Amino acid sequence: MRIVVANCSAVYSGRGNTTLGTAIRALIIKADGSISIHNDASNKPLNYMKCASFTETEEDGTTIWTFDARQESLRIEMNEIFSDIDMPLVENDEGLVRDGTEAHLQAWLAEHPETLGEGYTLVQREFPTGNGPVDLLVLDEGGRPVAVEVKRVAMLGTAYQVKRYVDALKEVEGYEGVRGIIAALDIRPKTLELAEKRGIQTVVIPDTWKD
Amino acid sequence: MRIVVANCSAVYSGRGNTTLGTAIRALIIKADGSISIHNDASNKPLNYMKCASFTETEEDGTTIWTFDARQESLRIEMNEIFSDIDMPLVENDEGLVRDGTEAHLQAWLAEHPETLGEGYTLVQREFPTGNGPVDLLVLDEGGRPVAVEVKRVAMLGTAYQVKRYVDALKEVEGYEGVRGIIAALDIRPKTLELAEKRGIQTVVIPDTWKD
DNA sequence: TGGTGCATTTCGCCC
DNA sequence: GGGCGAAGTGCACCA
Repeated sequence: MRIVVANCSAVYSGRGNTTLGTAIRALIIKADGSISIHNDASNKPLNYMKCASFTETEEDGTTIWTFDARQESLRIEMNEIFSDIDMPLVENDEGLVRDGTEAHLQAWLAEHPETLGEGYTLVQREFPTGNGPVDLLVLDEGGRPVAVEVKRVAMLGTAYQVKRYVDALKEVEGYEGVRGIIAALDIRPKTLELAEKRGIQTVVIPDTWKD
Repeated sequence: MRIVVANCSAVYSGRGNTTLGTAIRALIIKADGSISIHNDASNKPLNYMKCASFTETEEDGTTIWTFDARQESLRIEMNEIFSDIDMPLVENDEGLVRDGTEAHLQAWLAEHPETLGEGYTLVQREFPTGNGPVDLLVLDEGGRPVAVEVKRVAMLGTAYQVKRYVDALKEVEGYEGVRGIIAALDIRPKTLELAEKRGIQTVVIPDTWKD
């Protein structure tokens, strides 16, 4: 990993187009060719590119660093370099392990369908509806089918999504009476409103779900 | 900006939960308190947090760095530090200037409504529909209203979005005959299919639009 | 401050 | 490899 602190300006052209005025910034160049330009705030780089081929040229006495990739390029005017260190990181990194994702929530609800209502039982995860798969298909206490969309945070789009699934399932023989449920850790107020108006039930999963 | 290269492991708990095994990584700590943990690949950090309050403690002879924020914390076991540099970046950064964004596309189409169809004229940008504002409201060659959703890349959700706007507008007096158009640099095949099926017109904006 | 939608989104999974 | 949806999404804008 090479870290360069320099006074520079930059122009990116590719998926979008951006320009960066002259200032002192840190450039981080990684072993896989990734380049990112950082200022002294926020975790996100100002500019970035990956798997670039690097060339250094000279124009009117100014050093130009050019990073190229398929359909993308980043051109940096290096006005003055204050620091340039190169530090190899031994690559034995197992990588990040995530927990508490939507997939975990879905798996947990599949194991605990009674969270959705007493007597509820699981039929299938990722049940095809004809309008995309719904997270869970369950049966309520009376054996009626219910389509369940699981979210960490449910917003307006979630309610429309459930409606699409329910509408598609109603066309299938034996599913005419299907209902929809949104199950989420956080359901936004406007989404609660809309869901109620559309006859979609909502279930807030307690933060203690994994205990 | 402080850059530390160290053999470390980390546990994050907050919006989600993640763990990071032991490896040599670069920690970047910025002036605003942002901390990010990087390996030698990809522009994205393995772990990150912002506006953290920092504390250093000792446990069983191991140095522990803890970054806390409201409802979030990142705990890093610092096994061995190989490098630790602190380099102030003078903050005179004007920031990133974007071009070719969706907002630019929308503005350009507002100036060139004939791109959507001969004789088309602009009524208003960000026209309220009762179901959120639609990017453009235009009139076609016959003076009939058309709701236009502008995207860089249009996917399935875009078609449903247009449908919601059109449905809402149809309820408004004088807009009963409103149609919908998706105008985008890239419209995905499945989205083209769905749009056609729902009677939504599609317009691919040429890459040369800004010329 | 919360709601809403874009992003050079990036990333991962499934077909 | 393309399509599609989630993300510890971040971020800006608006009410």
